[in-house]
Amino acid sequence: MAATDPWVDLLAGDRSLLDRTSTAERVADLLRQRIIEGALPPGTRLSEESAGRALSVSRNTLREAFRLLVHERLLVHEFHRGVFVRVLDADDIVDLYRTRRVLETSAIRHGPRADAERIAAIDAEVTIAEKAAPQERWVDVGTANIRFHQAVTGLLGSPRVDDIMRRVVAELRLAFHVMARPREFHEPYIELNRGIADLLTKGEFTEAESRMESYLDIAEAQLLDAYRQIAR
Amino acid sequence: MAATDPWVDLLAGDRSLLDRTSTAERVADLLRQRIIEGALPPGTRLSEESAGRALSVSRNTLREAFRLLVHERLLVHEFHRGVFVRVLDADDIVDLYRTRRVLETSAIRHGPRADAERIAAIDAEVTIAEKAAPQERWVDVGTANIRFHQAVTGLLGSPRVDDIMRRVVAELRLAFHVMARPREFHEPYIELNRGIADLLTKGEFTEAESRMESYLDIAEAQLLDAYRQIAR
DNA sequence: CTTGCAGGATTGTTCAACAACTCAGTACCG
DNA sequence: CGGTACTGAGTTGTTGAACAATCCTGCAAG
Repeated sequence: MAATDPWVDLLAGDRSLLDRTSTAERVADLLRQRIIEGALPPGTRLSEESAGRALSVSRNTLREAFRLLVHERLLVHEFHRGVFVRVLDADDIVDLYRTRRVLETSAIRHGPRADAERIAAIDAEVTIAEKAAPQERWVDVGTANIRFHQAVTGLLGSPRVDDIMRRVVAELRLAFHVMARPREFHEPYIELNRGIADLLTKGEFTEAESRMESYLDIAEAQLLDAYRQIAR
Repeated sequence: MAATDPWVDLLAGDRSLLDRTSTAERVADLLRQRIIEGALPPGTRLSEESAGRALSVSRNTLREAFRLLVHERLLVHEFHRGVFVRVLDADDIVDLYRTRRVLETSAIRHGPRADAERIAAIDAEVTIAEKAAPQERWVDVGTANIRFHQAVTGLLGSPRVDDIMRRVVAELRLAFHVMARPREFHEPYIELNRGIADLLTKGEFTEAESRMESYLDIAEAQLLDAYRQIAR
């Protein structure tokens, strides 16, 4: 038998599918989902006992899940007080956009060396948003918008950057919930995304980069504005 | 009493000092330390029972600590098999340097808007390395070198980027252990760092950026080379 | 040389207990 | 009335034990 039969690599790829995950991880996945979709709004206290009883898992298992989400900054852990869904302040927004600028402009700058299909993936997300908008499916528009930006950082082809971006985006979703009007928050960006996607397709990376910069400036300002409204 | 007495902010800064940390976190800190200093070499299996007995903590607490380090990629967790100190492969090295390029060149590009003291902090780390080298304190040289790069990304003034960089660096330390000769691995970079630091001080950010690019190319190549030696 | 099957060892998860701590309410005191 | 100290209930922090599920090793059979 040869050391490298063709089917070996094939099966190795399926490895992750069969990797069973621990209860703690599934609990964390579930909580993460609930948090980013807003079912557990920022500030919510998650008591070990009630959450454990609700999900039918032991306190120990739940605590493992909490640790995971605390590490992702979706929860905050206060010693002897419990865990709470994170409440972002204005400084967090500023820092998240700072981080996005680093990741997304670096990715565009790397564009010339990126695979063509990665650029196509960016375009595809804009198209999804463009189709969802006329049907007023603003949640889908928002999701496509986020995936657009993840596709941009995907240009780098770096698993670690993808992971970092995933977390940044999850954290930002905590802030998006303050936006009361989904249409006003999502619709204007479709056009901006279309512009950036077209520029990337045409290979005009420098212009795409400066467009992305202004995109981020605008989005950050709008979000901070909404924050100030609330704090008032 | 005014809402913003001067001492309030002062004490708020000391908050973290008095924040007691959980046993799990302290265990994680300790293990992290041992891992990055090489006392627990990559591939080592950490059994829950022996580790728990050695540290006098319960299995549950230990598992919480393991979760943290798995999340930081310093440990890998194989279901029903246990946790192991991560073994980096060549792809990991490539991706880590890809990530560093993103972070460090972005930081330098942001240099013109950075505080002067942050640039001074970069210079200071080079100076430390320059003093340690003649005394053959290669461990200290290596540490200063790493802190030099952290100071570079510190130009961005972003807590999240700092955090990301901390993890990237910790992960890279796993790879550094394959370098048998500390002198050959650390000494040549002092001069490169000095060059970059001087350029930053003089405000020549464009040149500093391209120097950083080549620094990273060289370091990556040297590390990959050492890896191939081992794999052979 | 491969396959199948114990047996032992380790991890996954739960449960119960107690210590340590927070918080709200209350009594006390000036 | 305002502030302080204290008490008790409730929650979290941590441990230890228990059992199920799984992996690994070694051996026997084909």
